[in-house]
Amino acid sequence: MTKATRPTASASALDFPRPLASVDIVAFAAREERLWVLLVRRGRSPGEPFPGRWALPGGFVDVVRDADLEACARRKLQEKTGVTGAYLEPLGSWGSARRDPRGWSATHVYFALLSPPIPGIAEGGNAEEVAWQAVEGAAVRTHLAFDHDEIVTAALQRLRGKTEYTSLPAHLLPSEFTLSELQHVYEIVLARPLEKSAFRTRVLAAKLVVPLAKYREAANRPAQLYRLRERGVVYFPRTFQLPR
Amino acid sequence: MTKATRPTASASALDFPRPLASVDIVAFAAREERLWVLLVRRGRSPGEPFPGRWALPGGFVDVVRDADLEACARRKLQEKTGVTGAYLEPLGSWGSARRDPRGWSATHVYFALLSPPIPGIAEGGNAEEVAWQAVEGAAVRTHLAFDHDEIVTAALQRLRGKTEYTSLPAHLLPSEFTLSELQHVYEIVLARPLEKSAFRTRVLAAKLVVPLAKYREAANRPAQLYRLRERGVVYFPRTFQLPR
DNA sequence: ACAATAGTGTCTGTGAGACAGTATCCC
DNA sequence: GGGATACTGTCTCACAGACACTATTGT
Repeated sequence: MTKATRPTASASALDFPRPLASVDIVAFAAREERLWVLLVRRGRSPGEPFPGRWALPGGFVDVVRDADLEACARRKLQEKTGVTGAYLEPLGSWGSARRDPRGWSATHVYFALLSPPIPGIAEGGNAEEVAWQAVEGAAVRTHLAFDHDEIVTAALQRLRGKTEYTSLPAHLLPSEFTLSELQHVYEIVLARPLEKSAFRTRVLAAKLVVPLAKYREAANRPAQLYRLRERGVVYFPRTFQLPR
Repeated sequence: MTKATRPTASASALDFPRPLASVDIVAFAAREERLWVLLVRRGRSPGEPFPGRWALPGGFVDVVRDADLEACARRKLQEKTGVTGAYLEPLGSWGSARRDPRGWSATHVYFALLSPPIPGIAEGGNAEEVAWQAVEGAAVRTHLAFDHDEIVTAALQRLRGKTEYTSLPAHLLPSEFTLSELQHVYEIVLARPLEKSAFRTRVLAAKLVVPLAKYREAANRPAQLYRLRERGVVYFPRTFQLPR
């Protein structure tokens, strides 16, 4: 951010209308062979736009409580789900004069991946309705409030895009997982089967994971458990190699 | 954006402090074997933070004049450079209580690629100083105002990252160019040489460009002229192919 | 032994890197 | 012909896809 556009930069140069500033979150979870998005039903109080409609969790930036945008996103997510340690990454911002009937508004959207245990659909006694909705194709079945349909589509596109060449979907799993489980979430996100041998080679070659001294026991051969080697996201090698 | 956090959603639920909202632009150009970033020197009027320091071009959102964030970015860019048709893409947002001494502020940052002819360094008669500064490594030599150093670094990372697998840098060229010229801007952006044969195969295989019925004439064999096939950005093929 | 899933080996095809060779212009 | 740059051909190597094979558990 920079200087005022006003020609006279007086001491009260900041005295002009400001857009509404909010943060919204597209939170994903993988369960039962599907991808789910967290939604919140909007209140019906007078003055509320889109009453009773489903929308992304989020809300206005609180200049007192929120130190920065990410803190604001974490606070909103915690208020809706109780989740605290989720993987969070900025997705982008949507701002225009018309997206909110209450006035010029800009929202900073974050992208969250939740790992099991995933907070249940029927949340506690508070009046607010929170629900997971299954992803179908490039969106969610319900038509959402504001421009949230468009935002969900963008988030899905980002998630699927990065799934092709990063370790992103690993954050949909608990911290310890087998390679089969990892492959499985990749398949859920991409909605297509992957080849086992190629997947394993790739993941191990990229040093995405480190083996633990543990195995997942079942009624078959035990599977090696792994955890992510890096906290964040690891990229698979790409093109344009350095000439030797 | 969604509902107010206030428990009582009265008719004046919007009556609480809002952060400052601005748009900044990281505008790149390629010239003389180098990448350049557009900078603006900050004013010295009382109340202005970082007086006399270099910063990214940008400014507050004008809720009357700007229809949306991108329109705001285009307006700012046009005011500083006169350029109108640049390639523009959202980079991200930076917002916190401390990044601007004037208060809680959030900026929406856009990423611009300018093609020749590039507006000169010594711009018209207005008092504002505008300059192109060469990229060195992962940043610019000058220490910028606000958190703009960090933003420039993020923009460079994005530009270089996408250069590895998209047609992005083509927007640093005029609409008609030869493959050698295209390779050259890739090399400027990545700051490393690329192999000619591999580059050409890749670009042509991805159907990134279409040949024109024209040639660039010089004191040697004329070179085929091309233009981009798509208006936006084309992706080179990546990994995890569909099983047949 | 059998079911079930974990994990490996091998073949093949694709495409990038390397590099030399050929093509076509101006002078 | 010489200089310069455009463009192509060929070899090699890395790696993903395909698919079958082996490994190791519980029942």
